[in-house]
Amino acid sequence: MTSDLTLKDVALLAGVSEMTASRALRNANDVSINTRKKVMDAAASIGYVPNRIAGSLASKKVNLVGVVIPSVKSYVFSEVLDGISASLKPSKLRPVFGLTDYDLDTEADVIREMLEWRPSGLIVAGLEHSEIAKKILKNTTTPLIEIMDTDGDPIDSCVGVSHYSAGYNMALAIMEKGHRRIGFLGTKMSSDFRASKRFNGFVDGLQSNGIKLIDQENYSSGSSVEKGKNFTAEMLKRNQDLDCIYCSTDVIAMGAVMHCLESGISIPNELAIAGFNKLSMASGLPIKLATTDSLRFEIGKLAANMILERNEQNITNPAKTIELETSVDMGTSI
Amino acid sequence: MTSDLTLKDVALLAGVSEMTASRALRNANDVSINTRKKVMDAAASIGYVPNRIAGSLASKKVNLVGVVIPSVKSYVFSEVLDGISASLKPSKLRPVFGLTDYDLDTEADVIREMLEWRPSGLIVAGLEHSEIAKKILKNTTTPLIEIMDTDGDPIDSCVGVSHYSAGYNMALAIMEKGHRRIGFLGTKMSSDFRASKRFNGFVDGLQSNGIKLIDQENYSSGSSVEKGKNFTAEMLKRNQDLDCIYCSTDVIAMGAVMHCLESGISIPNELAIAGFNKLSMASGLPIKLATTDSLRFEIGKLAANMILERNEQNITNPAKTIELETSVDMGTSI
DNA sequence: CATATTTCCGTTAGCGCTAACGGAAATAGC
DNA sequence: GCTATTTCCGTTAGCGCTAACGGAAATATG
Repeated sequence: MTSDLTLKDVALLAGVSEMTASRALRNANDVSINTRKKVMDAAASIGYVPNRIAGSLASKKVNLVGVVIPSVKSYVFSEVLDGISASLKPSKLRPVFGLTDYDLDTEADVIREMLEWRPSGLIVAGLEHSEIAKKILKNTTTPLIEIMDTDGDPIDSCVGVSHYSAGYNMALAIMEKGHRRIGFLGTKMSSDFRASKRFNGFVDGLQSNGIKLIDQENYSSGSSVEKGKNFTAEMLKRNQDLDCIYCSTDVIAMGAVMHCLESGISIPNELAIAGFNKLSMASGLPIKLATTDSLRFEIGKLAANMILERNEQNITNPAKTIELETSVDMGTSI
Repeated sequence: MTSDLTLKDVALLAGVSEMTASRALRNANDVSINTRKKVMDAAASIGYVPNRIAGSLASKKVNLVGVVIPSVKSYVFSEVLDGISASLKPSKLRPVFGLTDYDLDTEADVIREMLEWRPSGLIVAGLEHSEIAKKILKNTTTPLIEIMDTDGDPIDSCVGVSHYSAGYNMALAIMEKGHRRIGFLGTKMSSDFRASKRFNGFVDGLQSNGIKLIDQENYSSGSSVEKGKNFTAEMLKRNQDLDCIYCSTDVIAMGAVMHCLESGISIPNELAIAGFNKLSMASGLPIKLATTDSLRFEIGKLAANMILERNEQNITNPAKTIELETSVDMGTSI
């Protein structure tokens, strides 16, 4: 433990009871100004650090909000965290992050561990969970917000966008620009449910105009600019007449753009490129990348606000789903 | 609270004492196989979730490691987190992240809040802290690891690289390649101590050859590719004979590269560019960026391991500083 | 067989804090 | 003046769990 000092030490030094010391330190009522100052000074003089474990147990209040996400390395989730962090900052609640590494079993473990701390709320990325995780989540009375995605059945509340629609609408936008020979480039989608939904929406969108994908590449492991570059080169080699590639993320799309820059392929005349997420990183590119803003910061903010609302109100408010509207940002790359 | 179920409920259902139930659930000794199974089944059947708040208070053990970093949006810290996460995964310890937004007062608050939870260890980015934070940190018996930077006086243990040396060595590398008219581009360094140290090292490195910076731009707020691009353009306009720009991060350097690509400036013949961090993102560029690997993942891993060591051993091991060696990655951009 | 040892489980006593109540002193009300 | 109210502080009793000890039953030892 950090320090052997307890409330008792502070109380003794200040010449008051533990209860009065506790009240003074928490800025609670029923303490005179003089007494409060005495206690504060005593605490400061010995460097007392309150023990929140004990405090939380006694008060049955834990000022933590669990946030369960696949990874922090992805530029996507870090902005969600930022939104959550921004919303919670003025409140007493603090976010605690847990990483699943895109693995549903790990996710179930992380969720269970989080709930063992009896947090004031839980924010979990995605709507897909293991059976065990679902059971735990259904069983808990902790306010739960599933985020990022609205294509599915939320257990409790939900804030996100429809990835299916995002894919569908991008297909429409691409076809409107006259592209017909279209390929798809992304990661293996078994573990990335949202990418998979975008893909399905995209295929259905093309289908609505009677168009089929010419080629498709789903490589394993994480996205990177370099992989996007290399796989674009390969796909173009396979299909010399391809006129558009839809990438499952902007990171990959940036790689596609890089390939074109290197190979002197003109965008979008010779090849159109579209991505997803609207990463700020892509804004430095020579062309403006066509993409869909995934509203990550906004989603984080809203989710955290829902937790705050639930904690302020004593009435148990009903589950609520917020589906944010996305729109295609045309850019200059399609 | 998540659930009203307590150990008592499990114990009653299993027909044993609370203590036996507690032991069974924790896989502790002194429980027969049959009894353990009875307890496990009872717990599972009612969906019991242990209360770690109570457990930690009673056992005086908290399996959390506090990690205090400026931001998760920066590609830098997310990889540190990843390293920490990877090291802790096989252990019982779990990381808890706190964000300071590059503000020392916020940092002090976050550190205090973390210590209130009596974590098994604390990892803090950087060696610069407010007086209040320093006092708190000196006072605590929690194992403390300051990370990223070794140019300064650690309070306890420390893992990082010398940013001064990194800057110094990059200056030498650049000069060796024959560049003489050199500019520096980075963020305002009042809040980014490590960038500031790199800058000082760089200037001193140049000085060792009698060379002075031609130009310097320190813009406010965060780094972005776009800003790197724009400020590079401006700097080149001001100094037509500039032959090299050292950027305080790869993100900015990528922007500089983008400007050259757009404007047809040949790298490194007309303009040499160097960055810092060795971000994987930059690996997709048409040229290989000269940079210094900041060993972020490694630092995270080592710091977490130091916490683990301290928790395993009963002997209080002494403070230890690990300075990792960096080397200039020449790439093809200088 | 008696005794030493091991295995297993329960009882007691907190961990450090706060909710809830109660009561004394100070102030207000008329 | 006395009562009603407010202000302030202390006492009691936990929160839900586990460390530590002790003791009965089962097993080993010779």
